[in-house]
Amino acid sequence: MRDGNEAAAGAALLSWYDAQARVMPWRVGPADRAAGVRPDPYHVWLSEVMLQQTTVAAVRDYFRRFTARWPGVADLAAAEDGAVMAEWAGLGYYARARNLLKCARAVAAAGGRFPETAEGLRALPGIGPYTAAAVAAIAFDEPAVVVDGNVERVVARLWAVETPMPAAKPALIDRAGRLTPRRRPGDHAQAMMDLGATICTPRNPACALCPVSDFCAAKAQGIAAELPRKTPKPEKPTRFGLAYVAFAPDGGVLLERRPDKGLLGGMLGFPGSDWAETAPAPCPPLAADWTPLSHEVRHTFTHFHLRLRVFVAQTEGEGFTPKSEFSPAALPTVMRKVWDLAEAGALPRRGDAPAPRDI
DNA sequence: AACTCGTGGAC
DNA sequence: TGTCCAAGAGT
Repeated sequence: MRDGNEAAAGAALLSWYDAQARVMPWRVGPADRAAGVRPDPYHVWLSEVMLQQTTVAAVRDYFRRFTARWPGVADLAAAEDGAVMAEWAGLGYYARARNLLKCARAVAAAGGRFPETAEGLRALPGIGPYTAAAVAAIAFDEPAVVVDGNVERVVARLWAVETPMPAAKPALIDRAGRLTPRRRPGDHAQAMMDLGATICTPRNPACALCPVSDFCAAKAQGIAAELPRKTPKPEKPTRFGLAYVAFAPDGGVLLERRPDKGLLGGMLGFPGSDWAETAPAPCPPLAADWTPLSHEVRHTFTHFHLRLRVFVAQTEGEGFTPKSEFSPAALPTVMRKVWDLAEAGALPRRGDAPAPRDI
């Protein structure tokens, strides 16, 4: 990209965007947009929070379920914590769900309308620089500079920024700002992100299909696929833990709500040991005849691998969750894997078929 | 300023 | 298989 070409590149990008038909349930279609229909700020905010570090494909059904169950921010604000956490189960990064509720309640308490500027939005729980800018641009037409991972990559290539991440961030924000138009900033932001998601991809970018390839310095130098450069990540350690699944005669299950802070905070799970890099000591939640299962649960989090030994027992006790109130879908994925294994292991089985990989 | 925090898909 | 990666925020 050369100085002075920003407007031309931006126009090419927008016309490409207008020709796309990427259907997402939170977007206002081209016809409605042309008729002056604005996106619902609640929908924009909800989708942007769900999309933090999460793919469009993963978000789509969650967004539909949330909006069907809680059509407006006031409905969400009035929801019970457990209901929201259960609806979020499986989507990951559960602090987002806790902050989503805090934010909804703050907005509802302030009259039910979202702040209409990036600065105002930024003060709400769970809304950082990216989300504040995205909501302000898409819902309120503010020419805010929207910078996510896609934009960083697109901009790093357009200007052939070779500084490794994250040191390059300030320079990339500066470039993204030069490219942000005063008209249709929301569409511009979405166009940049769509371009990054579909054409200017991390590996094998489809430069032949790119609407701004003529402006791209990295393409001209033949280094598009190498940018943005980043420093190598440290290897993930493996941690070990124990999980105990107790079944009551009536089908009840022993579950616990995890503390609000930390890993899987606020979510349901099975009692068990801490997860450490050394072998955990047995710590059954109650006295019973615990049977160890032959397979273990494997799961990988952002920064460590986990291997869980699972124990099952048929027993009785206090505090079991009744069968009618338990849904495996309300569990975070690692706990759902424990459940799947325990449920199969608690049944008599022929032979000993190996469990699927990573379970 | 690093570190923590999930998950599923693409290669 | 494992690694990388995604529309980041909070601490």
